Amino acid sequence: MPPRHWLMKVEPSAYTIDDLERDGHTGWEGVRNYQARNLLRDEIQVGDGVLFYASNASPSGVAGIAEVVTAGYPDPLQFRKGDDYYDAKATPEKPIWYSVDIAFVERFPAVLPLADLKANPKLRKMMVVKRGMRLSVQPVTAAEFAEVCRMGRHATR
DNA sequence: GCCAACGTTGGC
DNA sequence: GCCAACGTTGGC
Repeated sequence: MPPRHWLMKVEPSAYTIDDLERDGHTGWEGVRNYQARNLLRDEIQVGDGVLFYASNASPSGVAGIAEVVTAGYPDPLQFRKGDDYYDAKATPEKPIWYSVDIAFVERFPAVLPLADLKANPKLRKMMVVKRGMRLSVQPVTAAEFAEVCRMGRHATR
């Protein structure tokens, strides 16, 4: 399977591309949506490209690039009693939620705003530009990934 | 802060 | 299994 491409959302209050640049890599934890879980568990592979998307931001948009460095594994937070992401129904034998690890690749000179993605006809089919699209892990085509990288490298504040 | 869109919960 | 109520997401 050739590397695929994904867009992953996170709010800047939780984690930023600067945090990822500092940390080098991080566990993508706390995803609590079944559709996104299925992608993390079943589809996402080492070497896949990631568009790092800042949501609920000003502006919201793609902040940089990351790369998947582990396949899906059980999200440790589901077992951590008291944690916001604790899930009493999950057990180590039957985990419910999954994570992957991602590594920093590149930080765009500025956030590439969602509005710019929407304005690019080549990106008309991207999930993230569609109204009401809340999925926090989304598949992205190779062509879309390349186009967003190209735009992001020219992003200016 | 508003509110539309969506996902989940729970009564029946 | 339906679906209304509720909670969350997330752009603006």
